[in-house]
Order: sequence, then C-alpha cells, then structure tokens
Amino acid sequence: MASLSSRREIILQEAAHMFREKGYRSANLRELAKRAGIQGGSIYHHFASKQEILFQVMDDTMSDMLAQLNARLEGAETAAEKLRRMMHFHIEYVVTGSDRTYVTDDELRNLEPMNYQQVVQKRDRYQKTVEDILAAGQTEEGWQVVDPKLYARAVIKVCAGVASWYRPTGELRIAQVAEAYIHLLCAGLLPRPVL
Amino acid sequence: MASLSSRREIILQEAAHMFREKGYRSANLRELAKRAGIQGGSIYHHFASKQEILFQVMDDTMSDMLAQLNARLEGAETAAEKLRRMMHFHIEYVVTGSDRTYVTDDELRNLEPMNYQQVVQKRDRYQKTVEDILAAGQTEEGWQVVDPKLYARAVIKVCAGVASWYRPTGELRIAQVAEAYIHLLCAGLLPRPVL
Amino acid sequence: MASLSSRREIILQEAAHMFREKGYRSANLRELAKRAGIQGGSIYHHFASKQEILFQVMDDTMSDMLAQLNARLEGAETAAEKLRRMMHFHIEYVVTGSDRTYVTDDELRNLEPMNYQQVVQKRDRYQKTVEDILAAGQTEEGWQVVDPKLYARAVIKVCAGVASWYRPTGELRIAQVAEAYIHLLCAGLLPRPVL
Amino acid sequence: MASLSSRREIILQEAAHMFREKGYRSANLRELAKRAGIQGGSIYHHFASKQEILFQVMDDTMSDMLAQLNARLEGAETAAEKLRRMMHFHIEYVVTGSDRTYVTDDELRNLEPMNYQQVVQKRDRYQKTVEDILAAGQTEEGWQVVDPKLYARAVIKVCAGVASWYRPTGELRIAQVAEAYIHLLCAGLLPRPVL
DNA sequence: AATGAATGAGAGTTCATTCAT
DNA sequence: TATGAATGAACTCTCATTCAT
Repeated sequence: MASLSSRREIILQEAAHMFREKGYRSANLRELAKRAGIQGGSIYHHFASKQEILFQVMDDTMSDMLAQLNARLEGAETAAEKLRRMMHFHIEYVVTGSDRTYVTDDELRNLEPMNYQQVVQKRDRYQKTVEDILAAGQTEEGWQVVDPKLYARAVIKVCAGVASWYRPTGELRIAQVAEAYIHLLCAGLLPRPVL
Repeated sequence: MASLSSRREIILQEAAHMFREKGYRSANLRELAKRAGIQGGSIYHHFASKQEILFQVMDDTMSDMLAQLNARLEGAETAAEKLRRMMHFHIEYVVTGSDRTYVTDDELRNLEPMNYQQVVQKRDRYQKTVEDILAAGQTEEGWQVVDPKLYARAVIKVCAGVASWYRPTGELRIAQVAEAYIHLLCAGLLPRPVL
Repeated sequence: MASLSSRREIILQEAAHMFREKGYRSANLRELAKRAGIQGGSIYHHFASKQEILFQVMDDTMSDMLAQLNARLEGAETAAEKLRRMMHFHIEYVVTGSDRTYVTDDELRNLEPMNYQQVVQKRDRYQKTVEDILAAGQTEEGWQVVDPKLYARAVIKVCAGVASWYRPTGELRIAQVAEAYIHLLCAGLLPRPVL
Repeated sequence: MASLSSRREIILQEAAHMFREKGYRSANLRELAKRAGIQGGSIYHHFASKQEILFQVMDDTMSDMLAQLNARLEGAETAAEKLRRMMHFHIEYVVTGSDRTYVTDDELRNLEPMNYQQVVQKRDRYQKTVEDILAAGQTEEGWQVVDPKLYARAVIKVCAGVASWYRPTGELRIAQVAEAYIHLLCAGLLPRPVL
C-alpha cells in the first residue's frame, strides 16, 4: 500500500474500515468524509463515486497481494517452501491489513460489472498461483493433491478465514496460527506413523 | 387456499434469495413482496420488519443445521466417522440450501444486537460440536490437533466455502468434493509412507 | 386534457406551472409535491422520475393539440377556412392552457432522447398539418406560398408567441388577437388596391 | 500573452454556447472553464458569478442588436425599406450569432430582477423601433396595421424563430428566408390582383 | 390478509462559490 | 491571474414503514 498519507489515501483507509464495519451499502459517505476530516461533498474531488472508492480499495488490495506474494515466493526452491511462505504471507496480510482484505473478500457482489471483472481476474490469478504450487508439489514431491483447484480454494479459505476471528490482543501470535494451519494442510489430522 | 404458513415460507425463501443476491441492505421489500406474489404493504402481515425476516432466515437455518447435524452424528462411533459425517453434511447443506446458508454466514453484521446474540450462540454451538469431535479424535485416536478451536474453524471454513463456487451443473458431485476435503484435512498433502 | 382531478393530474398541472415559472431544471420536486398537497417522496408513487413528469406534460399536450386541431378542421371546406380555424384554435389553446403549451414549446432540450423523439414526432405532425393547409391554398386558391414549410413555421411561431405576452386581464380578447394575425398573414401589410 | 479581454471574451462565447445547449441552470461552470481553457476557480477572476456571465451575454447582445439595427436603418427613407432592412438584419443576426441571441431570447427567466429590468428595457426599445416602423408605414404609406404593438411582436417572433431551425448547411440562404418572410408579412397569402 | 397511497428520513451526487497558495 | 481542494446547501431518488379501506 502507498505510504503516502494523502487525503485520497486517508479516504481509502477509512472507507475500508467502514465498509468492513457496516458493509458497502450501509456505509455512508457523509460519515466517511467526516472520518477523513472533510465535508461530504469534498469526497468527490478525490473519487467520482462511492463505487469508485470500493473498486479502488479492492483493486489496490488485489494488486498489492499479487505483487507481494510473488515477491515472497522469489527464491523459494521447493513447493513445500512456497506453500509455507504463501500461507504465512496470506494470513499475515489479512490480519494486518485486515480491513482492506476483508472488504476485498466480502464485497465482490457490490462491484459494477466492469470493476467486478477486473478484480475477479486478479483474484483468479492469485488462486492460480496457489494452484501451481500445489500442482508442482504433486509432480515434484509426490503430494496427494486430489484436485489442485479444489485444494487451492481450501487453502485460501482457511487463510482468509483467519481475518474473521483473529484478534491481535488474543493469546495466539500470527505465526503460530500460520504454523498450525500449515501443519493441518500438510500433515493432516492423522498421526504420522513412526518412520 | 394458501395454508397459513406457506405465504410466510415463500417470503422467507425469496428473502434468502434476494439477500444472497444483493445483500440485506440492498434488498428491497417492495420487490421481495412482488416476488412472493403480494403487494409491498402486505409483507407486514407476515413479519414485523425487514430485520425480522433476516433474523428468521438466519435463526431458522442455524436451528435446522444444529438439529440435522446432531441427527446425522447419532450412531457414529468414532471421531473419524463423526468428522466424515459432519463434513459430508455441511457441504451438502450449504450447497443444496445455499441461499439460506450463504445469508446466514454473510449477514451477521446486519443483525440487531439481540438477534445477533441468539444466532451467534447457535453458530458457536455448532462450532463447539466440531471442536468436540476434534478433541475426541485427539484423545481417543491420537489426532494431531494443534488447537481444537483453531482447527474447527478451518474445517468449517473449508466446508462453508464450497457454497461460493460450487455449481450443480459442474463436473464434480457434492460427495466427491466432500471426500476430497476429508482427505485433505485428515491425511494432508504429504504422502503417507508405506506401512 | 383529462378532467379527472386525480392526484396524478394535479401533479401534472402544478408541474406545468412550475416548469413554466422556473424552467425544468430549476423546478424542485419537493416544492412541486407540496403544491400538490403531498410530501416529497410521494411523487414517486405517481411518476418514476422528474423526467417522466416533463415527458408526460409535453406528450399529453402534443397529443391533445393534434386531436383537437383535427376535430376543429373537420367540416371545413376551404383552405382559408382551415387556416382561420387553425389559427383561432392555436392561439386560444396556448393562451388558455398556457402553462402546458409554454412548457411543451420551451423544454424540448430537457427531454431524454427517446422522449424527445416521440414529442418531436408529434410536433412535426402538427406542423405538417399546417403545411398541408398552406399547400392546399396554394394549388386550390392561388395563395402565394413561397415555401409551405417555411410559412408553416412562421404561422405557428406567430400563434405560439402569443403565450409569452397575452394577459387575459388586458384589453384584447383572444379572438381579436387571432383576427388581427389572420389578417396580417393573409392580406399582409400592403393595402389592397381598390378593386 | 493573452490580452486582458480575450479570455473574458472566450468565456462569454463558450457560455453562450453552453447556455443554449443545456440551458443556464444545467450549464456548469467547471465545464465552462475547461472549455475556455482554464480551471474551475479561475472563472471568478473574470466574473463575479454565474449570473453575471449570463447577464453579460444577454446585455451585450441586446446592446449590440440595438446599435446594429440603428446603424442599418440609417439612411433608409421609407418605412418599407426600413422594415426590409430590419428583417434582413434580425434574421441574419440570429442565424449567425445564434448562440448569443438564442440565449438572450430564452433565458430572461433566469435573470435576477435588476438584470432582468435592464435587459427587458433594451428588448422593449428594440421592439419599439419595430413598432415605430410599422406605425410610420401606417400613416405614411397606408399600411393596414391593426395594432402596431401586436404586429411588431409577430414580426420579431417570425424573425427570431428562424434561429430554432435554420441550418447553414441546408439549401436555403439566409437572404432567401428573409425575402420569403418579408413577402409573407407585406403581401400576405392572398394573391394580389393584377394592377 | 391484502392493498396501495403516503410518509419522512436519508443517501449519493452536483455545483456555485471561496480561498490559501 | 491561476489553481484546485474544500465547502455546504440543494436536489433527485430510495425505501422501510404506516394505515385507511
């Protein structure tokens, strides 16, 4: 995300927050403006419409996730390492920037067709990256992947789901959650027999 | 001609559909009425408010899920059998009655406090049931459950997530999806060594 | 015009009045509602939009003018008689129902394309009727019509223009105005030589 | 580089165009500014308000018309010659500078009282000039003018009306239109008996 | 139970105008 | 002169809810 604290950036920040809190439809631009420190009408100097704000939040987030995921995967040699990095990254991401990712996951329905298409395309690219990791593990490391697409969805759902309950004040560290879920998805519940 | 409950039932049905399609806030009672075959004002002879309709959909669904889950678990001897039945049931349920379960998963935010409490309580009871299965597997069958609550959430997310992409016209049968996910969560990705 | 004083009719009446007074854009639906004896939002039970109100006023007026003009021309034998009746009718019409006709003449610019087309089509049919009268006078009675279309426009402008200044409280009766203009357009300014 | 008056002139030019296209109320200063090659706020360095722009367009136009009409009438000996010159001038003027004259004719309603008064005064002086021509023709040349004021209005309406349909790309030259209308108003439709 | 006109409180959006830079 | 962010009031339109019939 841009570190630039321009008014535009502040609005997007607050918008993500409100959209998560109340949902896109219930969020109200006048209140958003107030939270961003300006008057209602002034939002329109920065965005053409409420829809554009939603789209910007979601599209920025997806672009950023894609870029960061790729950066994280750089240099990983094995599929196992890639999956581990991907899961760490994803959980960390949804938990730290949770407003934006929550909204990105939750408000697809409210995107207008053109915007929908663009965001879904990026989301699909993200999912494809996970699929590729799983498929690579299957051929290279003998992973038992019944269906890469099916499994990719599960992996992502598990990671994304953390956003809905994780509280930084709780007793679990993000890394612990990630490790626990990596273990679940890699080794499963069944006890490994002694080798 | 219509039995007392049927009009009410139709409204709930259509409401679940609309709420899923557009979200609670964007769904509009006038249109809901029309889809249910009555005029706008007449809805209020069946429900006191829009909120009550939402609550009814969600609460009914949670009650039903709890009851049906319990019925399905009846007679299962092992934790493994219970987990298998639970996953089959949940996936089947979200896929077949998908409007209602989707809404129940998605609209918690729009419940008024009292209603929220009641629905969350039932949802927690459902999650607790899954936790108990996992905990039982841990003690009785040596499952490697890092954290029952954490794992229960993952199991449920994976199952519930099916609703967001499953299409009955696709090539996968519900049971296949369930089996694939059971395998993933039980055995994990790593290949089992030959015993 | 409908004599039915339904709420809908009242709204159209007041709308024509306001549109004339302030113009379509400056007219304000809340005030229109108040003048019609209802609250702002209630207008939307009768019309889908402000645009629809404008269109209804204009289209109704054009339809009515066409119908009444044709009724008046019925039974007229000569072109001269037809022109006389047409001018009497048009001046009378714009003066008595002046709000509606004024608006119909003045707000074409604010009609959306589909509505524009339909109203202009009727207006053109009206003008064509006048053209036909002039052309008939030319062939049958030897009128000196340089260009029927050009002259039809002039005839209509002269008649319609009365609406912009005529006050029923003034000293001129409508019929006098009509006769004066009939004389101008038929005999012209130049004195008839003694025959 | 730009001379002091030119930017101002450009704004007036574009304003007349926009006011004609959309009407005063619907025309938007931000867009006007853009068309004039400056930013929204900068308009206020040239005009105190939107109203002032409208007034300037209308008042300039009326002043110009009055001055030009008087110049054209200079040296005309007979009422007939004066009427001919007036009609040629008026039609030519509304057709060539059509945006400004159209607006001047159409937006009186949107002038604030003071401005209204001033513009109407000039318009009335213009009309009075035409009336005077007609009255002179009546006494000096025996024209059959039923009512000079009434006829002056008709003459002006006919001429001004040309702006609403004339297209320079059509087959009619301006002078032809003027001649046709002069013939109509002078000789009328009725055939002149052979002298 | 049903109707459908009416309510009234917003909501998103527009825009003339201001003003610090 | 010019900019462009900001204002704040106004406006169209929406919609859950009410109620007389």
